[in-house]
Amino acid sequence: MSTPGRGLHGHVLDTLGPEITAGEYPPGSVLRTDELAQRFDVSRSVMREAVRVLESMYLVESRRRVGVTVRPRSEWNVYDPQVIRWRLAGADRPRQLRSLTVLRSAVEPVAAGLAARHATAEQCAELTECALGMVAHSRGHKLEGYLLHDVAFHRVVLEASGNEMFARLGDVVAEVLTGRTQHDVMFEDPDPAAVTLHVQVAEAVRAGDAARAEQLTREITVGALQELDILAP
Amino acid sequence: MSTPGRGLHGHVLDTLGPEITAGEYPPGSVLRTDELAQRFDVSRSVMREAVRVLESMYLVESRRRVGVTVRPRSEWNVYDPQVIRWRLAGADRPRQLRSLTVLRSAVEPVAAGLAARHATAEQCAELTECALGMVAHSRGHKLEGYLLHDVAFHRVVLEASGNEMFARLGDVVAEVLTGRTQHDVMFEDPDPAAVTLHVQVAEAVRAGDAARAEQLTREITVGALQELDILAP
DNA sequence: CGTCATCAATAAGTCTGACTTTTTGTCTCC
DNA sequence: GGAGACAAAAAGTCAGACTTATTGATGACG
Repeated sequence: MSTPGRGLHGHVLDTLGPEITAGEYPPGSVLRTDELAQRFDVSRSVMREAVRVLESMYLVESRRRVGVTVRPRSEWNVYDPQVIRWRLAGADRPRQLRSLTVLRSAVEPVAAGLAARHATAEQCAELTECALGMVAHSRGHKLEGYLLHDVAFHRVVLEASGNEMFARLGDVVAEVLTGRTQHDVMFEDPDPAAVTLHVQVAEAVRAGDAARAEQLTREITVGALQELDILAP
Repeated sequence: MSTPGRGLHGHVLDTLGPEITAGEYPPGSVLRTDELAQRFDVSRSVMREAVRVLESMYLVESRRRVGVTVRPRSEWNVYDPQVIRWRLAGADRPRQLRSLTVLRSAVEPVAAGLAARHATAEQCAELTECALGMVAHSRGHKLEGYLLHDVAFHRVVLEASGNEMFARLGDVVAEVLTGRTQHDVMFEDPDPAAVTLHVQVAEAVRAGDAARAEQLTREITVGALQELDILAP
């Protein structure tokens, strides 16, 4: 979606990254740069660059005389967009989708509350536009159009919160929403109640009602949790 | 704290990373690998590895015939532990501390609620132990001991939530708490009310009372926000 | 005078091969 | 059986030559 295999080392990462995150090499497995270089038919320099990137993601650890060892899952930098994409594309997909949805349920309500206090007039306009777009595509199997506005809606909320950490989760939420539409659930039209909630959130943000925006968004995320059978109290 | 300059490329990152995150090279600035290699007295291979790592953090972008350009702050991967550490150590410190505290206020209450449902007996024991340790060091300028137990407490909560994304924020919270003690506020003994809240959270988690654990933790994070003059509600 | 194609300069990208350094396993010797 | 010396192994580093893509300038043509 953003950085597809730029250069040879990128191509190596595109296949080695998914393999590691999918658990094909269990934690503790040892890889040797020379062998990897041969396998991908690249020079050692290129292979070393790829290993350095994997190392900065805490996926592997390179040590002299030993080789490149795969780290346990608990040490991976699970916030790296690339790692998230790899896991969403592989065997770890369900687990990744669940943990991301729980993260959403924590962050988005607070972000919506902040958005109600900090959103600019322009952002409020965008928000209502997105909500109306969702309404317009909520019936008649227009899932693509609906998804587009849904993603834009949540991205604007996170952006309008004024918090850089929240804003950077826009891509993650987009990935979750897209994945949900494409693979798992959502064969029919979206839940009308959810659509209404989005419209109401837009209204609350416009009105500067932080508590209401937070509460409404919490209801939205509860719905997302329920879709994945994650029982929140 | 975790990966100090391993190898030459690590040493380069240790000085170049902070410079970039501190804004010494404004967005759009162009660096050339050859010049950088000369400056740090390393070979181009090593310099290229360092650039690749910076690229995977979305701090810079390397393009042919142009050079290595610094990306705008809005594109940085602000969840990378290394980036967080660099920013906390430099001019961006106040901004970083604020956004992290807001993130805590969103995540920790939800994590505490989940911990009440999923914590093992062992984790409950650790939690009460930490809380008691905080009580024991809450008077008489024992800030170091207090901090130690405070950090451990929040780490256990995030771990016990059972969500990998939450668990990975343990280091971040540790960094925030440590920074708060060392630099900014907290010259005197900690607020007794906060200490009590921690004890009560440990009790609620042990009792499996998710709603109570969440609410109490929310009060703790509100206190953290107030310390930084971030007016929530 | 403006637009488009051509071309050369430039800086990153790649490869190769030799050498260094650290770590670890082993083998001896006490 | 333990301590120290030694050798092998793999990553780390460096230097130099070459390739490739991009861009900015130059010039031709409308």
